[in-house]
Amino acid sequence: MSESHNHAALLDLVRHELPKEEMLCDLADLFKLFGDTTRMRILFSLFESEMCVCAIAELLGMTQSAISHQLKVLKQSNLIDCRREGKTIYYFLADNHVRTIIGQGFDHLIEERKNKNEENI
Amino acid sequence: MSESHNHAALLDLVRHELPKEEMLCDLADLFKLFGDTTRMRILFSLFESEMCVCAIAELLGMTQSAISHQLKVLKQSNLIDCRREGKTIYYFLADNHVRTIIGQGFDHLIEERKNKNEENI
DNA sequence: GTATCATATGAATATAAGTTCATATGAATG
DNA sequence: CATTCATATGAACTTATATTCATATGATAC
Repeated sequence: MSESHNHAALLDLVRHELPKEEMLCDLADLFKLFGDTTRMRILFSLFESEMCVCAIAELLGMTQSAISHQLKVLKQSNLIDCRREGKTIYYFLADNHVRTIIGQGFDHLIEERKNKNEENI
Repeated sequence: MSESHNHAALLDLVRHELPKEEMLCDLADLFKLFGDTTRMRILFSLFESEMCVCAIAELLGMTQSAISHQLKVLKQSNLIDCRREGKTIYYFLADNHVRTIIGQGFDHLIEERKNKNEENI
């Protein structure tokens, strides 16, 4: 790293533009939520309709406990919310931002695949 | 789960709308990339300018090795690319989609904070 | 109150993932 | 061609995280 003094100016510049550590952690934590297939499948399910825990578990072929744990994570992050109806608890998307974010990821993959196909021609 | 038969219709409906397993994994893998503060900080750095490995390492106060490992992950996922100039290797964003996706996450956090502040009034 | 059903939760376990350390590669330079 | 500098890489270690299992909670119905 003997050249380190050479990029001092650039480093100062970039350092200034980096978001605060707290913001970076929050951002990473947000994306981490989408970085798991179980949570992703739960969210996609809730795109269609609110659902109770056991319905989600059955749909995804997983135990009620596993689903409950993940629902808790998603709820604590305010991506989903729930309402009670007797013994049953229905979960639903808290807002539409989730759709937008996942949609962007989706678009990226589609575009990437398009590019790869073109390369292979 | 004795009630399982009751949501059969809903389950069939939602099952139809769920993306294929492969797409779900790719999506989760994509978001996983953004779910780590080191990678997030690398990407934010590259938003400003292409950079060599040692500059990034110095900027983030991390070892060259740690940065190299993460750059490899990001490159394998086609989020970034690199070019060689003598001994130095410069990394840069592969496309602007990354900016868009992270931007969406950013917006979500901003909005969430706005909502929380309003609640506390 | 007791039984039952839906869900939540804590602890244990298993697996994934990030960093470090030592070392390898690969280009430039004398 | 030996040395130096920038980067890459494999293995070991460490920490985070997802699932399971057993059990708790909380609501309903009898």
